[in-house]
Amino acid sequence: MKVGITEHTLRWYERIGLLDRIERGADGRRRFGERDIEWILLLVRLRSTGMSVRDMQRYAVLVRSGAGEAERLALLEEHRRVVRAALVAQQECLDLLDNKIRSYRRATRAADEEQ
Amino acid sequence: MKVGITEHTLRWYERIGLLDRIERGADGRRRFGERDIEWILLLVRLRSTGMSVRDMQRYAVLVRSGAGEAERLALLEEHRRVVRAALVAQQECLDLLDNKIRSYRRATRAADEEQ
DNA sequence: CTAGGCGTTCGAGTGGACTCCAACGCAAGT
DNA sequence: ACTTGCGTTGGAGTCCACTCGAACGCCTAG
Repeated sequence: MKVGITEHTLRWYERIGLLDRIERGADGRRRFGERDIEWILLLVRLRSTGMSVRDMQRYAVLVRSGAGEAERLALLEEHRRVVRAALVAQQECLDLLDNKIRSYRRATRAADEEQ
Repeated sequence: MKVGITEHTLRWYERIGLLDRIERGADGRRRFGERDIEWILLLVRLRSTGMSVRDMQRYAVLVRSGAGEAERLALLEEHRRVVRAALVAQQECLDLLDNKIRSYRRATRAADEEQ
C-alpha cells in the first residue's frame, strides 16, 4: 500500500498520536481502513507542504476531540498562508533557475562554437 | 542587512565553505560586497526551495573552480525539476485546504444558524 | 520440527540544519 | 578606566523528523 511514506514512519506516526490506533487483525497486523488511508493521505500532503509534525499533532487532537472547529480552521488557514507564500517563493526561484540555466546554455553553446 | 538568514547562519555558511571567506575590515568585521550579497541571495533562494546544504556546497565548489559548467547545469536542472514537482504538490494541497476550509466554514455557519 | 520471512514493539540512533555558548577584541559613551 | 555593546571564533548543543535495531510472534514451506 503506497501512500508516500515508509512503514517505519507510518508506525511512528501512530506511536506519536498522529494516527488513531489502527485496528489489528486476528494476527496482530494493522488493517488500514478507508478512513485511515484518507487521513494518512491528508497528513502526507500537509507534511510534504511543510507543516510540522507538531502542528499536525495539534490538528489531530482537535479532529479526534470532534470539537475545536474554530481552531482547526485557524490552523488550516495559517497553513494555507504558509503554503501560498512558499508557492510564490518557489515560482520566483523557478524563474531565477530558468535564467541561470539559459545563461549556462548560452555559455556552453558559445564555447562549442569557438571550437 | 536583511537577507533572510540569521547572522549565525551566515557565519556558519562561511565556515562550511558555502561562502568564500568574506573580506574583513580593519577591525576584523565582515564587509559584504555586492557580489557576496548576490551570492547569498541565490543561496537563500535555493535553500528556501529545498535544496540541501550539501548540494549547495557542491554547486559552490563548481562555481569557485570556475569550471564544471555541465555539472552546474545538471545541478540546477535537477533542482528545477524538484521545485516544479513541489509546486504541483503544493498547488494540490492548496486546493485541498481550500475545500476543507470551506467545509469548516459551512459547518460553523450551519451550527450558528441552529442557535 | 525447523527455517525463513514478514510484521510487531519500543528504545535508541542518525542526519540535517541550524543555534548557542564562552571567551575574547575593539570602540564608543560616561 | 570602566562598562556597554556588538562582532569575532570554534566547538558544542539542540531540534526535528525520521530510521534503525533487537527481540519477539505468527504463519507457511520444506
